[in-house]
Amino acid sequence: MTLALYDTMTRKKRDFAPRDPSRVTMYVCGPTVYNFAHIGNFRPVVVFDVLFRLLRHLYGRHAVLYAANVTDVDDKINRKAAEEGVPISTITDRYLSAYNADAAALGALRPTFQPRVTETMDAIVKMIGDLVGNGSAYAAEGHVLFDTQSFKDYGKLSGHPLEDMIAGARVDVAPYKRHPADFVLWKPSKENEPEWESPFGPGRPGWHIECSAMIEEALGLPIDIHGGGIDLVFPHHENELAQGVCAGHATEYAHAWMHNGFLNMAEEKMSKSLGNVALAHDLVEKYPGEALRWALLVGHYRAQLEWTSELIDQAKRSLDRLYGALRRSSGVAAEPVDPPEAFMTALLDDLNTPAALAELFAMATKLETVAGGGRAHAKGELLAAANLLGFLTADPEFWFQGGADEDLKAKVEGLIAERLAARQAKDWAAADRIRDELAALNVEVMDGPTGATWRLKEQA
RNA sequence: GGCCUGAUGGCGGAGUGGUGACGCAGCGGACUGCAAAUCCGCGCACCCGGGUUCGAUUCCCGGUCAGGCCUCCA
Repeated sequence: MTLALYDTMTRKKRDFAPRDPSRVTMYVCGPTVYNFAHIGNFRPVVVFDVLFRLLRHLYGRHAVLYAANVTDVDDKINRKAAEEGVPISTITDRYLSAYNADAAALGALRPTFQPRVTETMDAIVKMIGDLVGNGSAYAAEGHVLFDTQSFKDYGKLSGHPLEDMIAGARVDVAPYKRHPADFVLWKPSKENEPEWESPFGPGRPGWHIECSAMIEEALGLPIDIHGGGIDLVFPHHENELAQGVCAGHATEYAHAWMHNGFLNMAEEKMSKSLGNVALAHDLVEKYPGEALRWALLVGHYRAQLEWTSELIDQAKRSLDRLYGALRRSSGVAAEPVDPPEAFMTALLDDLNTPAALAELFAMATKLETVAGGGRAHAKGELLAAANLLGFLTADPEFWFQGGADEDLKAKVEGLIAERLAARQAKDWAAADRIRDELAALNVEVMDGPTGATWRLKEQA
């Protein structure tokens, strides 16, 4: 079984073969930390976290190097810092820690590296210098611009040839550009904004050059996989690629380009007046992070995803089913086994998470129905597969009862004991009355052969 | 205007040139004091029009609709 990944550059699925299986490299464009990120920003985080986990499974835990950058130099950051009258680092530190906490709540592992622009400035300046030195970039009016005409393959990744660019140009072109598609590598900072020294004058880097420099510094060129949202294909990744190759440090930039589809805020559109912006930071307070993760993976990563509360509810019910199977087999010790082949086949086919998730249900049903010794194996398979995707990592009791505080738990246990006595006395009226009381507490009881279990019906 | 995706049952969502994944919801049955959970079973799809084919939801062409990118949003 080999991993096949869809490559944006060639527009087809290709078998994945890292240049060095003992050093597999992937880079994903991360956030600009000027505010809390909305849930759409976390789609690539979760999608590429699945890929990261899969690669670690295939090549070994320490063989995979995953870098996800942080853009901490940006106009929006500057504006926010000015509003609050604080240094930009106050803003960027605040939102970066929130971002990392939210990513963790969604079950994402920390990338191996999380480079920041402010910490990569030397490499950025050097790369720009190399581009100017070999004629791929030029200085004009305090700016340094990349000369897109110097790269013959410009436009190949996105399918936007340079000629079309001119016809389609709707934006006013800065007069100092040689070609409308030329983009900024370095520009002067505005009054009162942070600036860095460089041979081209004081200023700050353009957006695209940051990623190229961070990749080179964190991972080295070329890398095996470059990922990000599909909206970044043009111009961001096109420009990254052009710089990365023209800087002359490597002949190839990234071996495979992967892009996740857009997440659409369906409900927000319908009720914009409510001002509901689905910030991940708020969602993780309201829903289990695992349910949000499931919702993000329930569709294929390249497809668009309509984000609705119904989607989250369905995700939670799906996890209820799987955690239920685990709960009913709590006395069974899971055998240490590999995930089943059908599950791996789905995942290896360009991260077909919907099909992989479907396999999880087959494993759950097997766990529920198989007799005797087979249960340990079935449980092992379910856990191995689910854990590979970052699911079923919680204790089942916590999943069902985690939202209850100690007082409620004690109260519920008391009522259940009372109800057990009533049931043993065949006092069905009393038993049903107690069940109603529990229901009023948002608690659902389930009688089983060895006693009753309970769960919170809705997450608090 | 240019480029690019997609259109599957009540909902979400895979996949396939020929016996209709999977989950939720629904229906029937088992189990249960009754439920819930679980198990067994059932029903309900492949945007429209052409073409290729013995046969198309699946391939090709056209259309319609939806969405994305072309403006430093993942």
